[in-house]
Amino acid sequence: MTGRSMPVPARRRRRDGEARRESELDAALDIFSTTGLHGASLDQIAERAGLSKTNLLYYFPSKEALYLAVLRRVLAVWLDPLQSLDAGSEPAAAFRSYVRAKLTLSRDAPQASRLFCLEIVQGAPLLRPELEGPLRDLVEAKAAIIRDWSAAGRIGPHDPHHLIFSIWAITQHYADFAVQVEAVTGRNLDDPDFFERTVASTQALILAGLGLR
Amino acid sequence: MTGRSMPVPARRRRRDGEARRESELDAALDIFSTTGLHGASLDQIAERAGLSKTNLLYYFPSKEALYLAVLRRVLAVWLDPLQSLDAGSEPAAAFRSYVRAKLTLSRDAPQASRLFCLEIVQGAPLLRPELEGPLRDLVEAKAAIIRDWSAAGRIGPHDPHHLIFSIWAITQHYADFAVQVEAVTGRNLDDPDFFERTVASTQALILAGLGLR
DNA sequence: GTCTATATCGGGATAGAC
DNA sequence: GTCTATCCCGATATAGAC
Repeated sequence: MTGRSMPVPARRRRRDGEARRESELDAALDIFSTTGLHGASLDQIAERAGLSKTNLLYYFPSKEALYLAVLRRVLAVWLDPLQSLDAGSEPAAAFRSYVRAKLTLSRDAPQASRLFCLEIVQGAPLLRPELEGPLRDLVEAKAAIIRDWSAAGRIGPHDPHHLIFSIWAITQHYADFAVQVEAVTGRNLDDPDFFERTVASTQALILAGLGLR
Repeated sequence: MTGRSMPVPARRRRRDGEARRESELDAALDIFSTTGLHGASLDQIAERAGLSKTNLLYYFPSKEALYLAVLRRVLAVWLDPLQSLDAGSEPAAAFRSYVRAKLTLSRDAPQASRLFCLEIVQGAPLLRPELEGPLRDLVEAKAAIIRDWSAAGRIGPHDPHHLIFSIWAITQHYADFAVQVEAVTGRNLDDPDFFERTVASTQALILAGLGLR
């Protein structure tokens, strides 16, 4: 028992623990998003994270718990941009920046988008409560703002739900269906020129649909 | 060895065989589309198809072969509506009917849409050749038509690829993300009223984007 | 063609030493 | 906290009787 075997200060330990946990979640996101929950093995994830399977199960009680932890982290990031649709904004500018923010996420965090997509397509067995609670509430709040803009004549009439779905669908398509986009166009969002064209094209479509410009 | 044990006429046998195969593929589509390739078990599929697992493996050499057979059948149906974008049509009418056809498919064959989505999101390990071949060619042909319409001033300027992607993304969203749509709106495409509103909303968005009406 | 039985294997999870 | 060894179950696939 020497001084060197004594525990390090608590704050340092916690910071290390959080960094470790983050890197494990990153590895799990990598694997889960390309093979799904059932297609992925703990061995793969552990290898990518640089530890043993047993060790991974020391930090997470089960495979499903790990999956769920990844999923929750994804959802938080994924909904964030919608916050920027603010009642005080100019509608055209607000939609333009929302479209850009979502496409930026599709470019920079495509795996998060894909994992979310996989979960929803399979019926959201684990995420359904989050959809019917927080997500629904957030969408309703933003739909109210859009409805107000419409009532005030600042944008043309358009069902807020369908409008939001359309923006989600288009922007996430470039992450979720990236291989198809690449098969057809030979390009993806990592190409700066293609990215800017995609942003401009989507903004134009949405704004035209709202009767703006 | 009585006459009754003799083989039935070949045509009858083949028709029965095709019906049996179809019902097996239907069952497989059901299961694969809700759990993915790895999440599905042959037992589940066999049970839904009304035969034993052993028997199923008598007709299909392996699980993956069954999966691939389902996938190919899906792709054919899925691309079909795009054929209707014909150079001889009136652009506005052509897009309107294409949007309706795609949303009808999302309503009537949501599982096909979801299976296709699952495969693409995971990188299309089995379907990539089809994407880079037939699908790419079909899209290019239709993009040329759209480009001609644009050059002739019959529709506003819009990148054909992005336009097609947007239509795909929006229309398939209502099948692939149905649980999310339901969580937010409490409705789905099986509701006739909701279906018609979705069609109208999507048509309006696309046509506005093209500068039509 | 359909059944029962079984070989075989991958992978999630646990035990226990260190 | 990390390792080795192992248990155990579900699932694909095959063998062989009928």
